[in-house]
Amino acid sequence: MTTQDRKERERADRHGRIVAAARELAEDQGWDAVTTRRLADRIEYSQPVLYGHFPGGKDAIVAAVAVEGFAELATTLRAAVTGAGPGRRPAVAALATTYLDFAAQHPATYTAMFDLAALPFARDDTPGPLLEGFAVLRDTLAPTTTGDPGRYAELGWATLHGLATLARAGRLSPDDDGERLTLAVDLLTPSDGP
Amino acid sequence: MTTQDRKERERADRHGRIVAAARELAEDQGWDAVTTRRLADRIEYSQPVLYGHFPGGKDAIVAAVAVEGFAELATTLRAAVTGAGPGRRPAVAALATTYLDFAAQHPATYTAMFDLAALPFARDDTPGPLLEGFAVLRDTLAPTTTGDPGRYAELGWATLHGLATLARAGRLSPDDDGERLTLAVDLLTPSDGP
DNA sequence: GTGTCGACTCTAGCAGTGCTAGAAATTCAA
DNA sequence: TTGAATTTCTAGCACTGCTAGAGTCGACAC
Repeated sequence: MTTQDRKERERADRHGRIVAAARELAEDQGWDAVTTRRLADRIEYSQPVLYGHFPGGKDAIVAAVAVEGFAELATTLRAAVTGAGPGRRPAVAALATTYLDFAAQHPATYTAMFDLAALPFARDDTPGPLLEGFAVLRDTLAPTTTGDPGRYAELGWATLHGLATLARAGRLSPDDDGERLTLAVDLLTPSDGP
Repeated sequence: MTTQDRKERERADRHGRIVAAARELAEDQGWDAVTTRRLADRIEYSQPVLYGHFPGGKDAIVAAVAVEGFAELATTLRAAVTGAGPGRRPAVAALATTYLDFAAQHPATYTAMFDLAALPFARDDTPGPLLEGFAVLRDTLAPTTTGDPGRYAELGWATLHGLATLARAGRLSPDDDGERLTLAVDLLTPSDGP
């Protein structure tokens, strides 16, 4: 146990607290309310300390929130699909339900993941949680008997993403969620359909 | 022809030039580059003049760009569907192609329409172009033999919106556009499918 | 042509924002 | 304890959206 160890531990702790503060503040009051000064106040340091942890500035903090969101989403999706009943349709239904629930329960995090953070995608430097999340989508959505699994996963993802974002913006009729989800699952599992 | 007439004409002209300047600047350099000072420079007035036209400030300017975008989208979609071959599938294919083309050709306008502007939706004060656009979606996407047309339109819309936004963010594989679109149309027209 | 008044535009300034430089404070090892 | 290294802070910059009130302009009456 050296002084250096403690310092690194404290530094990592503070790093995590910045990300957590950003995420909480965004979920509570929206991303417009997340300013470097408010974050600094929340962790009880002065504002320039943030840049020691995130040299990219505020954008880097938002990206960290997004990566954290992707990690949680991947874990949650994997658990849901694993716990679904046998066969493809229950897995797709569980995936869709869980995805939309995640977006609805964490609107600001979802916004960071898809609208605010400039994260590399499908590249060598793509963060692991993004790869993991897409892998769950591909494994679950791709039919075993037809075409390109990646393409199928992309289309399924687009459908879920579209549903999540339009619902968040209040642009879908609110009383129809269950039936619309059922219809979506029907369309995404045509060989198992009604 | 009175002095008042000319003034109203000039005022309307300036109103339109503000919206056009915002839209051009956003498409050229992104919405972060659209500031009230830059807009004012572009129309050759001082900055507070903007507030005489748009008392809501910058947000109201963005909303005006969005409403303009919805009007164009509705017109373009209606023309595409009207010009499609007979039957549902060609109409859905034309709709999908046109929708995604619009989003790809006008990324900043599309962002204003769906991410930035707080426009009322499905309410008495919903601007006409939004209603018109959704009507084209519903008329085209709703099958004539099954369930709730509104629900079907919403799901189709979500699919297209998801494809548009994920493509814009570079999150779909770029070489697969045509085949992914074909797959999307297949899924949205199951009774006409391949 | 001159003067007045109302409408319109402008300058100036405010609070707030992200970020940086260098001073000040703290920590740590000898 | 001292001095050096590290860390945190204060102060300030350019920029942003917005507002108040001064300044300018145009229209109209005389």
